[in-house]
Amino acid sequence: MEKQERLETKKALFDGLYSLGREDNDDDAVDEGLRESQALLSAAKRKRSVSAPEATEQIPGSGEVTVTKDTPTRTEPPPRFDQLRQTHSTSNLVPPRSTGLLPSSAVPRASGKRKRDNAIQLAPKARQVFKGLAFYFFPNNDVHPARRMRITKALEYGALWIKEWASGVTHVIVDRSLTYNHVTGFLKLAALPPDVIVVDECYPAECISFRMLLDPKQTQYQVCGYKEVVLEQRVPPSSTAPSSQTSLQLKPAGKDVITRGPQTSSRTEESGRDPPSACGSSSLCSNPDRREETKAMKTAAPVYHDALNEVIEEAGGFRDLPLDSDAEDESLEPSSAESDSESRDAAQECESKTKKPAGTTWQDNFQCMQAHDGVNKASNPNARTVEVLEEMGKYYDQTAHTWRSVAYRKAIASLRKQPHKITTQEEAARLPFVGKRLAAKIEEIVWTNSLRRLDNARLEPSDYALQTFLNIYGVGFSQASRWVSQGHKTLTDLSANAHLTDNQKIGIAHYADFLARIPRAEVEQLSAIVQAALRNIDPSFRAIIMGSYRRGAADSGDIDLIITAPAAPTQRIRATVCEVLVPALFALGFLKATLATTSKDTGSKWHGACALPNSSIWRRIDLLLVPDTELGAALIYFTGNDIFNRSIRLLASRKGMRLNQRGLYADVVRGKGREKIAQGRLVEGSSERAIFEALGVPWREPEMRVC
DNA sequence: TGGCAGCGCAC
DNA sequence: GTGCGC
DNA sequence: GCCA
Repeated sequence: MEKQERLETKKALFDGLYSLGREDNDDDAVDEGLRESQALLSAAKRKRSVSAPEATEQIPGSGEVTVTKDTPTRTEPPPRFDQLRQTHSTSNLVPPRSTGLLPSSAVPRASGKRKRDNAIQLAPKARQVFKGLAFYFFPNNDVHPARRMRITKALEYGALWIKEWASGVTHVIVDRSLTYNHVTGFLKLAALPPDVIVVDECYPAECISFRMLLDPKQTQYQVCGYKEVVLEQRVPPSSTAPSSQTSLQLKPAGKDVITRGPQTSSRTEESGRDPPSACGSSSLCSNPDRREETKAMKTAAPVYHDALNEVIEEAGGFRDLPLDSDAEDESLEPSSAESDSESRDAAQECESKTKKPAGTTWQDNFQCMQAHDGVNKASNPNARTVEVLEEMGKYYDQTAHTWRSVAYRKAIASLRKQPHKITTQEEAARLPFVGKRLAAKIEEIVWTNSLRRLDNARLEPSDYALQTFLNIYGVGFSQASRWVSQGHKTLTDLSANAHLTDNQKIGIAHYADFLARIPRAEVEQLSAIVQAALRNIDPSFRAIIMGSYRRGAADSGDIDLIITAPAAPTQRIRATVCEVLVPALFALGFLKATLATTSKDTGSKWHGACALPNSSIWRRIDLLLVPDTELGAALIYFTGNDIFNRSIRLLASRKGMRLNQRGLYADVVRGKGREKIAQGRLVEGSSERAIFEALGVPWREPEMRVC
């Protein structure tokens, strides 16, 4: 079944090569554009005291400091921002095109010692979707890392950041945790001018991702309380001084406003789409207290504190570690997070690291311990990020950076579980298995919708041959690179000139077949054939479909079948399978080739290829011979997924036990390193559930083992 | 800085 | 023993 | 790649 993952990997890379290359082929232009427009704006650091007032920043009116001073009142209409520009341009807005120094407060602060955002790098002109627009953020400061990022990106993509309320503002970007009323209340306005577009915090990122101005009216960008007020306000004309005189149609002048629809083009749409759950949808505002909602989720998310973990704590008696730190810290959210990104930056970095395990016990950090909702696929706010990271991981998988690839997969698993879209390094780095480097990549992906490095890597021509070869069954990195260095370039080339093992010959002959996915229905058909043959031979035998099929996948890379029979020793199962079943299936024409088969009396597998009666497509099929005493362990092993298995085995190992496809063993003696000295005694092998229990892992259905 | 699971088959 | 797949 |  792991085979499936590998094939998935191989396949995705294979056909990803071209489609993605095509899609992003303007990247060179981008690079140039970047170079051209290197208007580097240095950002001076603001001084702050540790107990800075912005700790109370989030609710304006209840302590907000930075922007209040000159808040215009209704009687005194605000100046137009272009006037401002002339008069005291340095104090109110941020002209991203300026090449000079900006006022210290004008540019998002550099976060600590990190070298990156010390400067704002303008995006290439073609991508400046916000050019000519004037953004007023709410709250209108860059204290919160996520908001700081939004502001920085908005500037990079052409927007002006209006620091103090003025009439030229085109867009008000409101934090998700706040409502329209907060804005009007803070600005002391009855309503915002009708030509000002009010959107929630997700809007800018999406526009950048899609490289166009999206329709701000879409529900996912609605700010709580906005729509209602506006409608209401249109009818009774009256008051609101500012709006009447500021009717500058500064609207998205001449820009296409596009409603994002499913009909648009390719993969970017499908995958890049933010499900409503990510930002909007709650904009119906049925819940007046969105703030609480957000807060609660924030608390829950990075901590991975779920019901399952509670159970483990109680059952396992590992309560010695109090849940202190995270409870405290997180409950102060978001204020604590906003309080001091500067002075405490260094400290925070360490802290966030040490904090990461987030209470509970050491074992809770194993992926196999963590809940998974099973229905995570498309409806994940981080779907696009995950997709890109997967590509990266796959790339590394083939480049001999095995462990890096593993690290990617762990991080991806982590990211998948987030209920919110992760948009900044800081947020990302807080997740388990996401370190600094991956965090930076995540941030880049979110804002650019891809990873430059990946695009570059793909275009390496020498890679193409390597990747082609790696997709051959029986060929790994070692052989593939040897062939590449010998100058081989194509499969034909190999067939003619390279020395190939038997399996590799089959792998080449059925290159495309083995890369193709097998629809779930076909997995069932293929299995049915085996099962029927088995019934003819011995009705007591069973064939259980394993792998991603058992996890509920819609398609699989290969077919894994456990062959078992009550009270039958491996010996007998092997005899039946190898001497009767397999020959019978060959005779049927169902089986096509043998790739690996048990030789000694210890063996327990048969690997080969098969095909449906009227199909020419060969499928990889594995028969796993399992006595019922080992069935539980085998079920776990062959159900996976990969990460789940690694994780649960590692957990066993840390508990002084050992889990393999045969069973769970205790009292394993290990020498230096983790060298195994004594086998240990069998704790459990026949029951899947019993093994979970023995390890203190809450039961999870196969579909829930997608880490 | 080393560990990251561990096994069986093909060569 | 190494490479490869699971 | 991340983590201890």
